[in-house]
Amino acid sequence: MQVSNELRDYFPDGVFSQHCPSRVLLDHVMSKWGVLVLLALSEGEPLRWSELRRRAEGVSEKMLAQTLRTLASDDLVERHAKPVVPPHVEYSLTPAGQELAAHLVPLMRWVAGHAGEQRV
Amino acid sequence: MQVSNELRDYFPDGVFSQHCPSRVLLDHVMSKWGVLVLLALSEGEPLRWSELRRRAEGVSEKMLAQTLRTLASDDLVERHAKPVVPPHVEYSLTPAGQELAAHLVPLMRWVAGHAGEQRV
DNA sequence: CAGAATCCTCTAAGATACTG
DNA sequence: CAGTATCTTAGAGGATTCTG
Repeated sequence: MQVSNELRDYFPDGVFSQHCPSRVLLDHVMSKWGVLVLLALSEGEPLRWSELRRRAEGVSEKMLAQTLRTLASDDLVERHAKPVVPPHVEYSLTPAGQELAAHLVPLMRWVAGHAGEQRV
Repeated sequence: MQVSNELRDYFPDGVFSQHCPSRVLLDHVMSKWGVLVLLALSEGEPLRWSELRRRAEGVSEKMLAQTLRTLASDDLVERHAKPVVPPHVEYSLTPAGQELAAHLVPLMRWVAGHAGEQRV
């Protein structure tokens, strides 16, 4: 394979080093609900809070709120609140989020394709 | 972007559904130490236990052991124990693990490249 | 509808010590 | 060297209630 050294080259400090800032972003992106939210939004159309709750099946309100806040502060997700009543809020990917999702989707497809094929 | 529907097509049951087996594999792969171990091994050469501990900086013995067991049972990582004393054990990626790593590396490179650019 | 606030539980994960 | 065993705790995460 020998894909790497590129990795080390790209990030001199080392993604492996304990206090590398990438660890934080990595944890956000790779978190259980973070992945699912990014994936759900990767389809292009903005989604509403309630739609996201249904898509990421099993997520609690608390975790969805937390996940969205985190991803928003990472500039991966954008929040658009229409000033109507009842409230109408939509979430979508930022350009950065779209870049990330472009990597996430094939990965997820691979994972989905291989899930259940081995003893878990 | 509109990358998806492919996702749904590929996995009819939906990767988003709560008890989809992909959730389990996803959690293993996306776990903090899982990613780092897979990444470390993606460089091609097998690594020894102690080398992995150094590479995945901050990992505890317990978590490394657990991570390796999990990844091995998912058929992503292989363990080769040479019957010598003192023990000499090497870990490497399986073919499946290499496929996965091929997706993980560009993702990680993106993450590394974007870490620290926004308020965290 | 889209959350915020609160409480509570459980387990992921770290620290430590021991061993084949 | 390459782990396992045990103990402990922070905090991730769930359930419920409340509100602009």
